[in-house]
Amino acid sequence: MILPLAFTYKSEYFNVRDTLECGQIFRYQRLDENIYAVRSLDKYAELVTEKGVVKAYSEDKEYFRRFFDLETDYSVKAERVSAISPVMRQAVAYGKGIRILNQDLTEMIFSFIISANNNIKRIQKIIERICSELGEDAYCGKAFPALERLAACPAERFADMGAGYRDKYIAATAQKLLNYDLNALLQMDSVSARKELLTFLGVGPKVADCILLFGMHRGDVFPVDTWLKKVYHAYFEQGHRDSEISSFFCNLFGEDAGLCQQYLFYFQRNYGQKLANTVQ
DNA sequence: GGACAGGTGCGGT
DNA sequence: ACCGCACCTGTC
Repeated sequence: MILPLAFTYKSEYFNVRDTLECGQIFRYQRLDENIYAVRSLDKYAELVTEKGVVKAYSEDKEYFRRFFDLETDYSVKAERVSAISPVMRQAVAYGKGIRILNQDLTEMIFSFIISANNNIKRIQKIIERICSELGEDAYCGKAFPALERLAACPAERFADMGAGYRDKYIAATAQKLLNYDLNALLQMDSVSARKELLTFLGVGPKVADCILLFGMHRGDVFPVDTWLKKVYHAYFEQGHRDSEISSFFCNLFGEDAGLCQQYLFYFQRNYGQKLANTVQ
């Protein structure tokens, strides 16, 4: 079966690699230098970048148009953010093609519970196993499992799938969500929704912010992990405790906070490393 | 072998 | 409210 062309889009503000590798999504593969495969729920897309244009192939055109946030003009945001400070200009220049994805809320809740105290490679492996063992058949693989399937699965099996001590968090949160109104959560402002998310087992401040940003498309939050702590201490005004860094950046960046976090994360994780290595 | 990376829960104050 | 430790797995 051949996938139909879903859309084309100029690659200047849609760099597939930047967008997929900046830490917001785990279910993607690089098939070739310029070809990526992406999964979300039971949906599948392949993206090819050639001559300054991204071509997306998928059966789910409308889903992926929204998924990749095509209605938003990132040139405007990138310009606005660049003007804030020299560091921001450099970070935006480095990851100019980053876009914030519109991902599924339930998939994000479990993905980021798994992400806690964990590295990207292992997170991908765990999520892959959960999909392959509990997910329904989907195009070219398996879907992310329905909540009911996750809730019916004993905690120990998540440990067998590589989740380690997070097995209990996954199981407990799946139970909780069985009788939970996620639509009500979507109606709340970010501060209230964050408080609510913090009551889920396995969801702390960082994971809550990731769920808000990637699963609820709330731009006014700023997830702080070890990379962003490094960024804060290296480039920004000092004097805040670690627990205050997120609100410091939220105040600084306002509605662009989440996007700024992605630019800075990607910049620090890649370019920051290279800088450190070449200086020696 | 042993250190380290990576956020959260929990028990202590 | 804040602090320090345990937690699981992979990698160097």
